[in-house]
Amino acid sequence: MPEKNIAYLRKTSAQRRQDLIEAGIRCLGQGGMSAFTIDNIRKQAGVSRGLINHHFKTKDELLLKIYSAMTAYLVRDEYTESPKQQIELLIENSFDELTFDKSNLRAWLAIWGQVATSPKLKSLHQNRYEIYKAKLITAINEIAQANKLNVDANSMARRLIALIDGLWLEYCLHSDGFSLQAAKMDCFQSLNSNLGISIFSVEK
Amino acid sequence: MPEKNIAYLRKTSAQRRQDLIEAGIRCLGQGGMSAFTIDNIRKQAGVSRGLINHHFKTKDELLLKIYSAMTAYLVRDEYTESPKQQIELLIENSFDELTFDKSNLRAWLAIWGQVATSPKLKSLHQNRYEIYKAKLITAINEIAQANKLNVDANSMARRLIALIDGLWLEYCLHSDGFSLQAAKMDCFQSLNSNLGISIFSVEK
DNA sequence: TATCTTATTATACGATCGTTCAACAAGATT
DNA sequence: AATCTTGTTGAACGATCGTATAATAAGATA
Repeated sequence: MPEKNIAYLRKTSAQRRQDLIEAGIRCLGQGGMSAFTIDNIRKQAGVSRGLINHHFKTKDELLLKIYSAMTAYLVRDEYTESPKQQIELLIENSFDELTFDKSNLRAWLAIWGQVATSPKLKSLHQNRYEIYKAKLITAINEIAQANKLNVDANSMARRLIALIDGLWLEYCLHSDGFSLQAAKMDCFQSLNSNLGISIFSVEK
Repeated sequence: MPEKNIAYLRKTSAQRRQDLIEAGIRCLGQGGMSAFTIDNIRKQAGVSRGLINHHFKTKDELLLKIYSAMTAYLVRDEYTESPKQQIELLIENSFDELTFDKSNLRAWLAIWGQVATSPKLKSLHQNRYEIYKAKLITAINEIAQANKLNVDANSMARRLIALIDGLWLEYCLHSDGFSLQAAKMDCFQSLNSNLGISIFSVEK
């Protein structure tokens, strides 16, 4: 029974949920999954202990919403004319300043660790991954067809995704001698050599 | 004060430490860092609660020893004649059956998450990574020199490591349509195209 | 103004966390 | 045999975990 209460800022449910999601991402970025604690998140968000369970039934539900928000940002759709531009945009998004950021990548890493463990998160991840990969395969096939090339689009997509995630991981874990621009060029160069033609420009 | 004790199996310190390290890896592989619990590990190893802290001052120390064991296995040295064979061996090791195994990769993923967080683990990781990368750069340079090629060995090493780790990650998180052999070929093919010559055989 | 909904707080609870410690047993040394 | 070292146990401790809940305040509705 609180004897006296100080006036508090009241937000709409949607706003507060957004706050908590962002606070959660910040926690994951700072200390990984072991810092993803009700108490940590509530401090980051500047709210009381019980509020998190009021807006999210359970901590796992918050984590799911966090993952949704992160993937949604990564594959945010924009208008594109050609398959080539679609792929370029996908790579640009993967290495923009907000994404290719140590704290953000640590958050991704922490979540991947949970994906490998939690069934609910895993199925959500599978779903997002398949959409992401399918989009890539379609674009690759269109490029191949237009240039009369015979390529294994599925393998190419797998390689590109692996390269992107691997570069993320490497930057996240040591980041020395690493430029955002170089990482992008690595991807384009890999695509070019897999296609057999220099369709993506690799300017320095 | 235990009223009555049953006879127990007594091992040498070295043997028991090895047991605990393996039990810890199994825990990490099953449930990630959140399953890396004194109670879980002790059950996996079939020993009592207090024994872990007897052999390892703290849980973090055990984790460091686990990481050491894992990296030692990965870059276990064997006799090699040529730089080409060194690289081939490194890739073979990265994708042998014990390494390219879901449970093992989950353990790696869990540890990477901690590397990004814990300073002690991070410095150990940096150290191992630099040795690993330097060895790769040397081999690449030797190959380039022998074939009179002009390549950026540092970037090539970064790309190869990223590709390996990315393939690990992808296999760990979804593993469908993924063959161990295909992953290796991805690496060799990437090396060939980066070098500009088909020195590594990419047989199907 | 009275009523109703709900965002928010603070506390409490049971479970589990990592670590400490006294007791004890196994095996080697004397 | 007696002593000593050390591998091993099980209980206990304080801290922290996620969640539930009663009280309250804010704002909308009547």
